[in-house]
Amino acid sequence: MALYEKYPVSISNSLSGKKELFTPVKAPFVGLYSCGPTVYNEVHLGNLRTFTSFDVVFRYLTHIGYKVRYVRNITDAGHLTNDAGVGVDRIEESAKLEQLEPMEIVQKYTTSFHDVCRMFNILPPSIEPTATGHIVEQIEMVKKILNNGYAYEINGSVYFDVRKYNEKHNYGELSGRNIDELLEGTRELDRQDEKRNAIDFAIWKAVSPNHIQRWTSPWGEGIPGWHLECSAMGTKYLGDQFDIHGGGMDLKFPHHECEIAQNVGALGKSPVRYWMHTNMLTVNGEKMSKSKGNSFLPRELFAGSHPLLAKAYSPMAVRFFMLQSHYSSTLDFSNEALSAAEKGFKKLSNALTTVKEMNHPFPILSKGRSTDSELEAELDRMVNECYTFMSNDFNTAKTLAVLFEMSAKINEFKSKNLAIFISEEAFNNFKHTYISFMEDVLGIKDEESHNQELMDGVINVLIELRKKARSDKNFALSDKIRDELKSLGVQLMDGKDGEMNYTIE
RNA sequence: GGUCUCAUGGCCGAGUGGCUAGGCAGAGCUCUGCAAAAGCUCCUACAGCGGUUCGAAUCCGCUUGAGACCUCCA
Repeated sequence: MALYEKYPVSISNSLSGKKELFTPVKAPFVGLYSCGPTVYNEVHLGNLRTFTSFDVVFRYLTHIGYKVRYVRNITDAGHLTNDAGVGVDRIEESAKLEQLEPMEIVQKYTTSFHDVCRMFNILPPSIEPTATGHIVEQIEMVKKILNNGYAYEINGSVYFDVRKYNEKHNYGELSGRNIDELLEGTRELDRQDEKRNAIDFAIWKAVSPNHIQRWTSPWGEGIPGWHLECSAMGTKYLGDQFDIHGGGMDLKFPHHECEIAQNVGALGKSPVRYWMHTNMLTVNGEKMSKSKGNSFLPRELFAGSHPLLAKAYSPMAVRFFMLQSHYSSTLDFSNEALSAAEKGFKKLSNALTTVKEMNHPFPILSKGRSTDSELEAELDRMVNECYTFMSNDFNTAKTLAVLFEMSAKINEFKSKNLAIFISEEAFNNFKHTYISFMEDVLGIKDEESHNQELMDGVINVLIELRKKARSDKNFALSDKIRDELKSLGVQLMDGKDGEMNYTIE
């Protein structure tokens, strides 16, 4: 029996507003799509929270036996800041600002995005398609929507006719909006617009002759509408209807709403069965966003070089910090919270190192001790909880709570010199669950330290000297060695048997 | 203005009607030459006011406060 059958997954579906049992269209295959970045500048920490959340979804579904195809796009083309056509193209704007070709901007920030993902241990998706690589597919989709009568062409642009669409379908089903209210609530009606209704959105947009990024289409030269790429690429790689589509809450409307309309308009089918939306990272209770000036970049975080940051934080501490809350809740950033997370992360990380070196204590068992069935049951309970909590809408917070319990057990086993009376199977199951949930599912890895071997060697020399000093009862010297290493960030720890370990901050 | 969320112990945070989540900080103890690490113990909260229920942090109503979306946004 596959793990996903033993621990069935449930997901909070934004479409229904309820938590639902997850049943893929075609198990064991799962199609997962999440909206990636627009590569016109660097991603900030808030963006990263969403990518981390879906990274864990991808990791967990894979871990329990699903064959997941994870598609996360790169938006590298025509992305106007609004649908009316009076906005600016972000990439074009950056290109002018930095005096680079649009594709240079795209390359630069795609590379930077990948670097950041690597640092945060965010796995590459199965497919990472770009908008510019799928212009043909997007044009085809526009044609279909036009043929089905849900769009109209005017001055070389094509707009989705929301009112027409809503006659037969339900525009607003995802975000809970009412089309009449949307029509009424539209602001700035005074501006002359070529759209029939203010809520219509561009699926193809004619551009002025001085616009650098442009493609030829049946309607003239232009760029695809910004909601269109996800529809086209999701359909291409995952099919007319796939399992999970995710993104930040702020994409729910209009982006995802429009995506549904486009798919239904073109193919007559709602594209996604389970919509997942991650909540925002906040700073002092307010959404982190560039326009508010309260956002910071990953590299500023690692360097501690931002007014909001009291010090530098490591990528894994930040990843752990994010996983301590549920993806659907807002998470408030603060230095206090992050410092606390740093320590918690270290605790789990230490236990991970410890358990990797631990092996089942056969000698004790072979002396005829019977197994401790109570302890075995407790370990088994923890193993089970890791799965049930993750299967319950990817509750990383509860899973971490169990991992802390497990780490306490690991330390206990160590301090008792492995004098635990459990079967080899029970121990290995426990050990492997801890390791795999830490590393494979939550993606928490040991921090890499540079020149590890050299450090090891140098510190070991000092450890030998200190051992000698201690055996000579020269505590003044032994303390001096320890204290001075400590001031450099190296903590020595004496074991019972005279052995010494160390950790580096 | 419309739509919708959220309010939990010193701090961060989980919680989907009944059984003290967890982390950080703090206090005490054990181990240790002294530390560190680790273990054990203590710290039992759910914005306010009503209601439903044998029982509510959890459901309903009102009040107060915070936020999100309605423009680009993860």
